[in-house]
Amino acid sequence: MTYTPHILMEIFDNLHTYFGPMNWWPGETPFEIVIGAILTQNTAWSNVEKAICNLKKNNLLMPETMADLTHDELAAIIRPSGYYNIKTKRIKSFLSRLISRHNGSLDILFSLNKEDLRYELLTISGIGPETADSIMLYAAKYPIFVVDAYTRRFLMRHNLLCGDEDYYQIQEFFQDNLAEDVPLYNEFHALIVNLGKEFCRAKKPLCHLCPLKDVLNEPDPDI
DNA sequence: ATCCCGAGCA
DNA sequence: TGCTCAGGAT
Repeated sequence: MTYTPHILMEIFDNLHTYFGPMNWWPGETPFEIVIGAILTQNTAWSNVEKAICNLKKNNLLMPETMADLTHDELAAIIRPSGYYNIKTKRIKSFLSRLISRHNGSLDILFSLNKEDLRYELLTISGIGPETADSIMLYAAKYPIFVVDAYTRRFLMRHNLLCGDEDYYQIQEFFQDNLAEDVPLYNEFHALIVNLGKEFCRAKKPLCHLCPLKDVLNEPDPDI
């Protein structure tokens, strides 16, 4: 796939100008971000907030404390986030890995290098590519670009994908064409999510009103 | 391809 | 009432 130089930065600048700073996970603790990353899988953030609020009210945002809860106790507390039985298992599988192999310390877990941390996260049941990368970017502060369904959809519509690229090819597209910049990756992913919700929607997208309507990639001449 | 699930919104 | 949502496992 060919594309015009710096098109990603043009896209970013347009989105940032239109939406302003997204402020995702500002000033939250790394542990809260990890739990939030699991809770928000295929779930509206407003529902995750309720679950996080419950955890805070009960002073449960600590690895050992949360790990001591029974399945049913934890499930009841995170219930507003939906998928509560599955997410309880996922949180528990993360906690048991953190406690058994990293002394219950996120600082120790996050002291792994990029590749080792990614592998460590991906081998936890319930943490897939997007959740692993969200944790790496937003909690561990590694320059890792987070790819999701919104990202794929808007790249498709702007002729920046063929359609058969996998998660890591899309991630490399961003990382190879942008500076390694944690705040940039943080903001860019958040802006793409907003774009996907408000304009680049699955059904009846609002292309005529889109902040990216003038940023279009040329069709690939090789085909 | 199907299941997991509550909350908000048209 | 029906649909979607900061996905992943089976």
